[in-house]
Amino acid sequence: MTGQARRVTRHFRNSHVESQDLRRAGLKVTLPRVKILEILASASAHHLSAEAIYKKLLDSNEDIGLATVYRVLTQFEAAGLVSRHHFEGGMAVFEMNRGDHHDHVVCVDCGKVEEFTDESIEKLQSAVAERLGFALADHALILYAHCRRENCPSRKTRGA
Amino acid sequence: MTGQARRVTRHFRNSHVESQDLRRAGLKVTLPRVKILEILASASAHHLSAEAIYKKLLDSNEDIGLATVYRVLTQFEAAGLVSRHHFEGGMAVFEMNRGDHHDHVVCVDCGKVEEFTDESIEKLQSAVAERLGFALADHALILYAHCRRENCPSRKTRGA
DNA sequence: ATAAATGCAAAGACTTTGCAGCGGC
DNA sequence: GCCGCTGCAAAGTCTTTGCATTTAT
Repeated sequence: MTGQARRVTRHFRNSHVESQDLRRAGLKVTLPRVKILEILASASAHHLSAEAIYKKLLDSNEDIGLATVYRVLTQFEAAGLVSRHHFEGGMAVFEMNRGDHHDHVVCVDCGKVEEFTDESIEKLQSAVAERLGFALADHALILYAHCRRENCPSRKTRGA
Repeated sequence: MTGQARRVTRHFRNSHVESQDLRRAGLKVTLPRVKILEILASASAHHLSAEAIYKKLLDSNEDIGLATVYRVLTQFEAAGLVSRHHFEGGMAVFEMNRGDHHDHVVCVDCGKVEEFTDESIEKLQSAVAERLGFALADHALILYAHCRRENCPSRKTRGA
């Protein structure tokens, strides 16, 4: 409730960058949109569900409804700002579009997602599509695997 | 509407084979299960949604509920008889497990799905996983493309 | 000031579950 | 005849939509 305008400068700069993204997308610069964009841009986990974003907003004491989160994410997707993935499981997750293409490895034990790119695989995909008489438009490659790491044990059912 | 019991022999043989599949899976051989298995085994499109299977059952004048379709499909999945995919779009589709692994090309214009395999890609996937410190368990590769064919035009929004 | 964006709650799409009756073994 | 399976309908998730109010420009 206090601390209204501290560190105005930095806050302003961040907002400014994101505001431009929104303007470019033809979207009015509103608090919910800026906040959601910030969350997506700074999330440690690159992939967030609508619910997860909603919770983060609540944590920040933002009074933004879940419906708005979905609406905004859909708009962002249409604007090309974010991508929506379904992986296996029915629940959609969203991630910022940073221009760089990449595929995903999902740990079947802890659900952690990592990203990667492999030029050779990319090329082979185009080749396969050609061979089958298709013109490749896009693709989704998800590797399901066990990540053998300390910070990613099977005990943790769902890491945040 | 006519032609009730023609080619009994073949029909019998098919049923028999499928019954064994069910028994092996530890499932009682019931009409709904056999019917659903038949539909999955003989579908021209390899991938069917629960709804699609349900409609086919209705077409065959079988009085089987949608709930049962879902239940049976879930059991089949648990038994390893079928696989469930989500592709992009949230609606699950099911396909028979024929032992052979393959990946998918989905036409973004008409939704038609084709299958393929590519040894080189498979190998590269394992290599990538290794490199990242993962033990590859499974994967999903979906190519989204435009199929330039007469029988697959963009006009048909949803082919059955 | 005005048109667009939001919040709430209600509806929607897909899937699962509870319970009484039917059916395979 | 027994236990499991089915159908129906109701409940559950995740997501979208309608409408009055709020907000950015």
